Amino acid sequence: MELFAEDGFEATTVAGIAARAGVTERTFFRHFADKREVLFAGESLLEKVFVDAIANAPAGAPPAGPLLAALDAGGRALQDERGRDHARARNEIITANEQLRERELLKLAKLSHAVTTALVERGVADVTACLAGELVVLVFRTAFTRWIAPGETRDLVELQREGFAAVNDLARTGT
Amino acid sequence: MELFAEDGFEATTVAGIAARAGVTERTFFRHFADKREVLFAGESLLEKVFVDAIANAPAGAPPAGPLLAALDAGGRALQDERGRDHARARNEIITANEQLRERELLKLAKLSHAVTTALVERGVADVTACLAGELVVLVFRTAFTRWIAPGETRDLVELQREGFAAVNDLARTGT
DNA sequence: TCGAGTGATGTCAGGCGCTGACATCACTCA
DNA sequence: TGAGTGATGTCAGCGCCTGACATCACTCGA
Repeated sequence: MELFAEDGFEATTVAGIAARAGVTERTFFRHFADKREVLFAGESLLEKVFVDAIANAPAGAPPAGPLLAALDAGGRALQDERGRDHARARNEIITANEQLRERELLKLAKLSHAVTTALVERGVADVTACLAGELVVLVFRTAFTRWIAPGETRDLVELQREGFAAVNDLARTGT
Repeated sequence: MELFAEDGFEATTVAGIAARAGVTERTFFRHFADKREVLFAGESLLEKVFVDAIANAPAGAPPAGPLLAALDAGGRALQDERGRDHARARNEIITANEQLRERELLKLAKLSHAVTTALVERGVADVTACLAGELVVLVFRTAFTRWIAPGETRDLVELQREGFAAVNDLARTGT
């Protein structure tokens, strides 16, 4: 991330990253599938947090219960893992490069799909689960954007709950 | 597309594509930014159709008017341009390869963004325009998937209208 | 204690994607 | 007719990524 921030993503070579890390270029590719994955390495862990939260949510709760549980768990994990400043720096790198934005979209789509699958395994109907998967990621993404906005001090989890409630209101009024 | 269908996307080289087309590899890269773009070349035209339809939609109509106009125009363009069988073949290639799925997500995100911008230029509020942009692409994507399903014979435009109506109902009942 | 097995790393060669720089050629138009 | 323009070819080269093999540290059971 130091190198990306200095020279930009495209201008920094894998050889450069490997040298900075004190390993060989070949070793780099044994840890990361490709150059972009360096910035998305933790993503599968986040996915696991979402999925586990859904699987472990109490059974009798309202249908939105697992969704909120997943968002809370995921938001907290993201917040505790590296903190807001790290997220800001990472985000700046990603938004500055189209290849990275592309990869981020793929990761979010996978997250959505994972949530959907986890819901289906709880017995939620396919269509509902699919919509809920999209919804969870939408709320997550929106809250994340607000969370890393300059000057923002509120909790990510708090912002997620607010976003989720706003979507609920929207759907209820039905405009 | 012949080569991709035969050997898969990764196994076919740009040199091979260029040779089949009777040009040099260098010439290929003057027409397409990268190897994946061969399959997404018409995408910017489709985007233009959506945007133009929104810009030219009648002024006094209900707020959903421009959205339906964009979907109708886009759906019709896609349908007339190459036809359903071509769409099916193309889709099969794309879904079989992660790099291509990734690129498709980027193109859809750009389409959504273009729709949002077009709506903002008509005076629609930012948040509303953003949601509408996501909505249009959601309906488009869903209808497209149904359109190319095996055995499906209905019009793409028809499927889009049905999907749009379904979303409207969902929002109205507010479950 | 030793030797086999295992996993992480280094080394090397090489294919493929992609680009810059320059040359060529057909075509247009004053 | 000759200058300008745009598309293509040619060539060299960088950077990404992979397969194959060697090395080394570490573990664990005989």
